[in-house]
Amino acid sequence: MIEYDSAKIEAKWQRRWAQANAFCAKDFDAERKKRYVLVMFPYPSGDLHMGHLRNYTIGDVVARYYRMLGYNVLNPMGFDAFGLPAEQAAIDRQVHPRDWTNEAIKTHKRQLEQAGFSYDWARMVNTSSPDYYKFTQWIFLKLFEMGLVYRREAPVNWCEEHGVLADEEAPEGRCWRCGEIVHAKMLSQWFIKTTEFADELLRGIEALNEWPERVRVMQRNWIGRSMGTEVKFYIPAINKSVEVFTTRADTLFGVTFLAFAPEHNLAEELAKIGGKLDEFTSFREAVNKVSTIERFAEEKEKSGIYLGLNAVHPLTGEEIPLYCADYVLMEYGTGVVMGVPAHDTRDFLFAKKYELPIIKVIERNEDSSNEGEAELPYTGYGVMVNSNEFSGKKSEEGIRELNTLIESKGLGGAKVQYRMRDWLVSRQRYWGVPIPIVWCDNCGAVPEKYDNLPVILPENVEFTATPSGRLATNPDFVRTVCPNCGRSAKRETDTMSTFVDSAWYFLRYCDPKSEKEPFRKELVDYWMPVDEYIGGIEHAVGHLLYSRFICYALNRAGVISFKEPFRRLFTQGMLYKDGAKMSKSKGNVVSVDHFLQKYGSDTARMISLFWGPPERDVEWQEGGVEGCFRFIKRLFNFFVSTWDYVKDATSVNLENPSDQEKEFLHIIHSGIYDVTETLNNWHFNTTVSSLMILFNRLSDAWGKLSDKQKGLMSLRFLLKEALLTLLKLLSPISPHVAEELWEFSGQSGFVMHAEWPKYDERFLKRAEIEYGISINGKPRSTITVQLGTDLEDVRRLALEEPKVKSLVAGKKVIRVIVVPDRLVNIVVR
RNA sequence: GCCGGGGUGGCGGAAUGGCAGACGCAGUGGACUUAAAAUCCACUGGGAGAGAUCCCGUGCCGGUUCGAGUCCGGCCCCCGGCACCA
Repeated sequence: MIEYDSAKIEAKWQRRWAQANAFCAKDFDAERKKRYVLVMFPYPSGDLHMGHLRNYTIGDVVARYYRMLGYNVLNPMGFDAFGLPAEQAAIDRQVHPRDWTNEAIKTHKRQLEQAGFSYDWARMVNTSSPDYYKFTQWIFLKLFEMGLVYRREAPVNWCEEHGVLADEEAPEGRCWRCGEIVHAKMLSQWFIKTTEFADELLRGIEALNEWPERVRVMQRNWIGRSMGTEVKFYIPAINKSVEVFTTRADTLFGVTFLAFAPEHNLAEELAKIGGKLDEFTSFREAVNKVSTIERFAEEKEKSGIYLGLNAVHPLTGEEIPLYCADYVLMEYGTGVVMGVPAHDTRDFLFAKKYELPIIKVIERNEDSSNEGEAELPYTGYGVMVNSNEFSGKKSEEGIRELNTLIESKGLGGAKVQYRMRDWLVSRQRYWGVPIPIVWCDNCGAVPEKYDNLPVILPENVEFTATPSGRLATNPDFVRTVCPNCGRSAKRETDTMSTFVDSAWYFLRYCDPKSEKEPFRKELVDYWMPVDEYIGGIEHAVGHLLYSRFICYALNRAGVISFKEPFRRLFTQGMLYKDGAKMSKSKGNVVSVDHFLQKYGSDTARMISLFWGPPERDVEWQEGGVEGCFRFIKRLFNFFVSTWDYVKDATSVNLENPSDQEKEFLHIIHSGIYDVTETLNNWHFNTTVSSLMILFNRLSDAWGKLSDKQKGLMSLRFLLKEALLTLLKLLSPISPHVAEELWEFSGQSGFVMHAEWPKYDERFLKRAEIEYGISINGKPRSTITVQLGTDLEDVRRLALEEPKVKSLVAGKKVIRVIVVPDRLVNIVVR
C-alpha cells in the first residue's frame, strides 16, 4: 500500500500550483466578485517560526475557502524590508543591509512557499526596492504639496557616544550599547500633519463595525478628543496674555496659580523678568536630567518654581502667581494649565507642597450622599459655589454659560482638543527611504521633482559613523542641485520611518508593476478595500491609524476614491511557549523548517488552527501535533485502501433511502454543514474538529457494514461521494494531501479550484431522534423516535417511558415542555 | 483609576437558553508482537454504591426561566491596553 509521505506530496503540489499559476488574482474579473484577503506583511529577519505560521495559515485558509466559493481572490505577500535590524547587522557582522535583507527575504519566501500558502507571488512587494520606495517618496511629495508636511524641533533619544537612538535602543532610558543615560535632545525634523484629519479619523471609526471593539476603543483613545474651554490670562509684566486649556471651566473661580511646562518658550522670559532666571535654569536642568520615563512615573512627586510674576484672573481680577511645574506637558493643550487645587489631584498635591491657597468652588450633589464630604480634592461634577453669579449652578450648566461669557469678552471660548499629535517621520538612520527634500541656500527646503524620483539610497556609506551621519558620508548622494533654482544644494540625509512604507503597501498589491504612478486608480478602486485584514493587536494604533490617514489624505488628493482601507479587521492571537510569546529574542521558537521536515505543512497548518480560537493567544503543545498528524495519516490510509471498492460506483436513485443510506447522507451533509458554518464564523479550531468527526463517523459507519452491504452500489456510491466531499472540505486547511488524493482518485484539475460542497437540509438530521427527558429540569432518561414524529406523540411517549412513569408516579404533572428534536421537560409537584 | 478580553476535567478547548465536557492530548485496561514502537478496540469530571442507579459539578452570591456555562444584578480573580491629557 502507498505510504503517506508529506515531504514528497507537498513538494509535488507546490510545484504543480506554481506551474499552473493557481493562485493568480485576475484584475477586473467580470464573472466573479472580488475578495481581498491580507495578512500584515512581515519584517524579514531570521527564520519563520510556528507563531508566524499560525498567522499566515488563518489568512490562507480564508483565501482558499473564498476561492472555492467562487470569488476572485487577491491574496498577496510582501516584505517590510527597511528597518533597524538590517542596519545593525551591517555594523555587527559587516554585511551590507541590502544583502542581509535580500537573504532574509529569500529564506522567508521559501518557507512561506513550503507551507503551501496560496500567495500571488507575481505581486510581491519589497519596500526596500527602488520600484517601491520611489512611490513612498511620491506620496511624501503629494502630502507636501497638500501642505501636510512641515518641519519643527522635536526631542530625540540622545546618547553622547552613539547619537540618536530609537525607543527600542534605549530601554529604561539607557543606551543599549554603552548603558549611558539617554537624554532628550531637540532636533529639527519632518512631521506629517495627521492632526489635520483627527476629527475625520475619529468619526470614521464609527463605520468600522467589523473591527474588534477593543481596537476601535484604542484608536479613539489615541485620537483623544476632548471638549473644553480655552481661557486667556493677562500677564501685566509682559503685557501679553497666555492661553490655558481646561475641560472644567466650572472650576475657573478656584484657580489659585498657573503652571507652565518647563519646555514652554515663555517660561524662561518670564523667569528673567521675574528675577528668577537662576532658579529657573537649574530647575529646567534638573528636569532634563531625569529620563522621560522617570519624570512621568506614577509616584513621582510634583515639583516646580515660582517665576516671580503674576497673571490676572480674567473674571475676578485677582492676582494669580505663575509657576513652572514638571507635571505640565508641553505636548498637550497649550503647555500651560490653570491650577485648581480643590478639584484636581495633581494641582492639589502641588498646592500643598508650595502652600498655595485651596479654594473650594464645587459642592458635591446632595443626592450623592457623602459623609466625608469635606475631603478635597473633589474631582467630580457638582454644584458651583464661591463663584459669584454662577454659584448654585450645576457644573454642566456652568461650563456652557462660562463658554459663552468668555467668548463674549474676547477671552477665549469653547475649544476641542486632541491628544493625537502629528506624525514624526524623520529617522536619523541609513536603511530607510531617503526623504525627497533638497536643502538649498537660496530656497530653503525644496521638495524634489516627481520626475526625479526615486531618490536612490546609495550603497556606499560608512557604517562606522553615528547613525544620524551615515547617509551623509556619501558625498555623491549629498551633492545635488536645487530643483527650484538649479544651484548646487544638499540632500536631506534623514530617512523615513518604516511606518510610512507600510502605510500604503496594500495599495501597491493592487497594481505592483505600475511605473509612472504608485498604482492605477481604477485597479485600486477595483480591489480595495481590503475585505479581510489579519494581523496582531500590536498594530492597533500605529500602523492601522497611519494607513487610515494615508488613505484619507490620498482621497482628498483625488488619488483614490475611498477613505477606509480595511473593511474587516481580525486580530489574531499570539503563540506562546514556556509562558512567553514565541520570539527569537526569547529563545523559545519552534522553527518552521524543523517542523515541516518532521510533520509536513499540512499538519503544521492544521495544528496551528486546532490549538484554539484564532483570536486568542494559545500555548504551544507538542501533543496536539501528533493528533493532527495521525488524523491526516489515518485519512490518507483509509482513502487509499477503500478507494478500490468504490471507484467504479455510479450514481444511484436515492429517492427512498434505506437506513444505512440515510446514515451516510446524514454524515456527509451534517459534515458539510459543520465545516461551512465554522469557516463562516472563523472558528477554525472547530473546523478541524468537524473534519475529524466527519472522517471518524465515515470510517466507523463503513467499518460496521457487512461485506454484502459493502457490495451494494448505493453504499459504495455514497462512500465515494463522501470521500470526495471530504477532500474538498479539507482542502483549505491541508491542501497538499487533499490534492494528492484528489489526483489519486482520478479527478481532474485541482481540488483547490473545485466548487465548495453544498448541504441538503433534508439530511442534516438523523432518521432517528433521541430526546432527553428531564423531570423538573434534571435529566432522567431518553427516548428515541422517528424523525418528524408529532410533538403530541413525543410528549405521550415520554410520559409512558417506564423510568419516567415510576418517577412521576404519585405526583402531579403540571406542565410538559417539548423542544423539537431535543428534549422533553416534565414539571411535577 | 478607566477601557477591553477571559475564568468550564489532568491539559488545549466544545456547547443558536435545551442531556455540560464535542474534537484532540495525556492516562488506564485490552488486542497484535518474542519484545518495543506503530496501529486498533474499550474506558476515562468528582464522590457514593456490588450493581441498576443516586448525589455534586462551568470563579463567588443572588435573580429571571419549565430549564442558565449561556440572560440580568452584585462581587472576586487573571490577562491585555491606556493614563500627571488639565
